[in-house]
Amino acid sequence: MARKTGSHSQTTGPRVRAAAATLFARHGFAAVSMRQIAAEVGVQAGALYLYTPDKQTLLFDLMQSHLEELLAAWGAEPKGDAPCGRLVAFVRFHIGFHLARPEAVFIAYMELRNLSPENFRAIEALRHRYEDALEGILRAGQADGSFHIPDTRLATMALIAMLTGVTNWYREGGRLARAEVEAIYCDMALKAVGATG
Amino acid sequence: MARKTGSHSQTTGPRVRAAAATLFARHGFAAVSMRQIAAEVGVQAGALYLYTPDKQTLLFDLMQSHLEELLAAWGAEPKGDAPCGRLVAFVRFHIGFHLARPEAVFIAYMELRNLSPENFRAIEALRHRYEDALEGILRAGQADGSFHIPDTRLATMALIAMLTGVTNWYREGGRLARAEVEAIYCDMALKAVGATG
DNA sequence: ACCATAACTGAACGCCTGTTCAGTTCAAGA
DNA sequence: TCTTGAACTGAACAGGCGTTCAGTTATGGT
Repeated sequence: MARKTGSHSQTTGPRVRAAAATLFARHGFAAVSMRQIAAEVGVQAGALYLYTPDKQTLLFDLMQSHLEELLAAWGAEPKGDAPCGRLVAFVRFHIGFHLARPEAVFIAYMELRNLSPENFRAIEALRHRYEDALEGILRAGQADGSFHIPDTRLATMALIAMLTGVTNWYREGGRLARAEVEAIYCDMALKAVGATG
Repeated sequence: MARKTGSHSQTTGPRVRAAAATLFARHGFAAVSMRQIAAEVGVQAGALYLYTPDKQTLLFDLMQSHLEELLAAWGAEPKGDAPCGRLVAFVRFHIGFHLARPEAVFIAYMELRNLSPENFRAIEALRHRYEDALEGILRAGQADGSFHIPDTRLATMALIAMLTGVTNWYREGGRLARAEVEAIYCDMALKAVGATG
């Protein structure tokens, strides 16, 4: 037997990525075998190699496309001029974007150590660009007096850690709706950077 | 051949745990083999089973003892009565304790999904007790008017995520000394909970 | 000096790993 | 209708996995 009826590269490729994302997020990259991914897709393990050169690249591609999507989405986000408004936009965007893709977020934060050195550098560079977006806002606010921050780099790291932490405990249908969470985190973020007004 | 000269259970046991901690933190639980741990200790793989019933328990014991140490250390920490002072004490304690044991922290936060269900519950319970310690401070401050927090549970999760994030970027001998980092985070934490004064 | 036993080895168990590849099947283009 | 090649199978590769255990050795107590 070979090739099932009605099969197409165009659907199998994405399904491989989706299955890998789900399994990597749930059990971790190292704990998931190519055969498990293949079974999830409904295919033999060998067929996966039509869609990825190897397991490592499969992981890298998931992380890279997640971070590129993140940067593109933030770039397309409408944001005002004033640092306060931009910070609020960032907080809402970050929480919304991350809560919408818990699997990708989990992988991007947990599987860094499973990347080869060169892949790691590429991912780190993308992540750094995102951090810089927030730091730019904080610096602008510091410069025009809207914020009062002892150290913009530390505040950047602190805020991102705080915001990303939401994905660790938020559950759809829980005590608070997403909009309430966003509002509360906006409040805390603004206070933390000593926003005036 | 068997039993090397000068070998003792009392030294080998801790060395197994130390080697496991280092390797788990660096490569992840699933990616580390018992043979690698044994090699690090300078022993054959079979000898590890004199010190742990299996690999899973080795992980669990590392996490459990880390969290119990954390709770005991916080219990022994001198802390004032006023919520502001207690929050400052918590921030300094948390950062100090975590920066002193980066491996254990990494494992405790990254390897939760590799625990068996019952082991997971036990670890979660310990972690919850620690979170409650912070939430108690925030609630006390909310009650006596020192803090202004929309939601104490969310603020708890936000602060812990923010503080623990330090371990992701802090490097000994970097731009800022540990005390400076602690001071800056105290400032941000107090602001974030709307501390008066 | 001797012995009991704690500490450890080395080989084996069955099973799983990522990856390759010759062979098979189906769908679409001519 | 025939042919071509994309899509996929199934078996194999060499090696690694966690764990067990009979056997060996050094040590502390007598």
